[in-house]
Amino acid sequence: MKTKNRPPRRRVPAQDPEAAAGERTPDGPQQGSGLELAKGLRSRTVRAQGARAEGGHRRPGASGPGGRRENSVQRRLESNERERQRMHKLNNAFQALREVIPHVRADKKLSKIETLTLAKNYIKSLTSTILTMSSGRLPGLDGPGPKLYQHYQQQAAAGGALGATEPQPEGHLQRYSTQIHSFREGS
DNA sequence: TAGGCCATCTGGTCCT
DNA sequence: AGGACCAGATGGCCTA
Repeated sequence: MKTKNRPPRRRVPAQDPEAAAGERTPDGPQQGSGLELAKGLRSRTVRAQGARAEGGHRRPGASGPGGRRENSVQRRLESNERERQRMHKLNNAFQALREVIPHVRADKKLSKIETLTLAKNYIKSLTSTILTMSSGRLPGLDGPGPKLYQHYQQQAAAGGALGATEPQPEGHLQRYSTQIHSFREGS
């Protein structure tokens, strides 16, 4: 995996949505390309693209009275800003997650996919640790052990987070440990 | 230079 | 109706 330790980039937001859209193909993004089929698009995406194709090339506000056009441009700019804010919040959440996941070589920033994958396996390893520690309790005594174990069994039976096809609990810690090294040491 | 990662724009859909 | 959510497209930056 490549290293990523660059400062956050800030792209200049397009001032004119019309101009920004002008570089795109008039019919919208990659209609019916093989790439889309290969990716297995959701029905929602297929509907969206169909609508774009049927609707022709005109985008809302592209014609008509100037006031309406300006309105639509203004709404687009506001929408863009909201989307930016939403993505910033999402990135903040990613950063918060990075900060609570132990990983080697902390000078390198984890990518989003690395963060999610490590987080998933970290949770699994913690779960297995808790289960291991609680399994020493005598059955029938009060405490988290039996309930935790029952919960684990239910999850496994339902094919949940710790599904039946997953390794045994003690395997999660080993896998997590292996993974944090493989992520950071050149795989 | 290719490939990975990312930010941003965009328009359709969902939700309140 | 308006905002949130989502995913495709695009282009920039960086590293190997």
